[in-house]
Amino acid sequence: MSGEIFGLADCNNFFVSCERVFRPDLRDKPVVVLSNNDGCVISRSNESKALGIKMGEPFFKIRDFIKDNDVAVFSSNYALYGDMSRRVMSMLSAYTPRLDIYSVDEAILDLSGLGDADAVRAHGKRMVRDIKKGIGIPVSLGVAATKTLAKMASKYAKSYPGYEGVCVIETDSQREKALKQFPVADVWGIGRKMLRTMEYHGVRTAWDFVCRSESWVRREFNVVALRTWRELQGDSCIKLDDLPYRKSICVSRSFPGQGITDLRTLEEIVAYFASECARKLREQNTHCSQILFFAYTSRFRTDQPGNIIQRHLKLRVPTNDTAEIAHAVLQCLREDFGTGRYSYKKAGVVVWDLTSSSAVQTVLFDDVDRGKQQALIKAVDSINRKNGRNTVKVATMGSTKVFVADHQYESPCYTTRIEDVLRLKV
DNA sequence: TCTGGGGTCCTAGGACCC
DNA sequence: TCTGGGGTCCTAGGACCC
Repeated sequence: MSGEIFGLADCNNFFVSCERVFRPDLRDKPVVVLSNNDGCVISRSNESKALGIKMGEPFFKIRDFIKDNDVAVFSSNYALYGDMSRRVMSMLSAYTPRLDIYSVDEAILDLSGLGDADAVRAHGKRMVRDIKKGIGIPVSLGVAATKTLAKMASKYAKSYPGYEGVCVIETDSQREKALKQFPVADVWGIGRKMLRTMEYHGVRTAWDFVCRSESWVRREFNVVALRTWRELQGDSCIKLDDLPYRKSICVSRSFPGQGITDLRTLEEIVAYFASECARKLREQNTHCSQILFFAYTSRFRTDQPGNIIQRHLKLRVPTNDTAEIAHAVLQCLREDFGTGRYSYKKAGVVVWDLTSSSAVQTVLFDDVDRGKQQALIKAVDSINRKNGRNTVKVATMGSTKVFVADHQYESPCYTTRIEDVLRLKV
């Protein structure tokens, strides 16, 4: 194969697969993983998919169905998934000179220059086998001349066991055959809205889509769709951002039950959001120049007074200081909280407009001693690294765990907490 | 009773300027 | 009251992704 070749590696049913690594008894059984607060289904094993359980389905609606069908249920355990993801990515990076991590369970590999399709396939199969053996996570690899085609190939790799986890699209006739069998709804970049227009025009498969003219795509959609259309033709035009850091960081939660009506409680939570944002900023060596704070009442309750708090803050000097960000958002919260007649179901803090910490523009008349502030941050971070997160924290966060989310079905942190490491019986 | 969390990119429209 | 044309920049919201 010549020219640029992309591999898209995708972990199968990632969260479920992570749980199964430590619960081999659940192999071949229906399993689901729930979102925060056990709200809805966010990962399903093949058996659960076969039972008809939908992605994003609210848990309370299918509780009985799950019991009747003996489906194993897990609350989400992000410490476990994050750690497993790092392991997979680290192994993937051994099979390519360039790895772009696209999401927690997906990455794009540069597989150019490996030789003919057979050689690429052999390389991929070795990789899939090694990861399964070394970590226990099943991975599918799609290979093609564009990222969108590679993504499609990875879905074929996943659905046909005969491929042994690897599907390579090389020739035009292979591409045509693959496109003809592929529902346009499953194409990377085509969502609900675009699908409606596609259906209206009788476009059902990816092949129907590529057969339309460029001007038709432009007219009916936009430049994003045009790029997807080109990619499906084999013309690579989607660039992935290779910034070494994220452009925005968001920490938010929905609250279980009736929500939160008490200012003091919400203050503690918001202080926690702010400190997480600041910690993540420092982790990737960035400062933020803008902050967004929001809090909403339930959008499903029409019988109660609703409120939406949304405040934007622009900073004169970029920061990644916990106390500074916390102070700013807490002030917004106190001003806009209302009188306690609202019950807030969701809140969050977003920081964006990020710059590298090494290039922070200061102002001449600053009311903060930035040198002292950085020294304090450094000291706090080093204590927390040694003694665990939030050993030192802002006082507003309080001393107790401020909100206990519903996590009825949480699995142990097998890989990140020493008490949870599996013991072998001998 | 109970409905996730964290991202990116694009675009239309307003504000402002000449 | 009527009332140009063109450019830039910013932002909110939409659409998409996992």
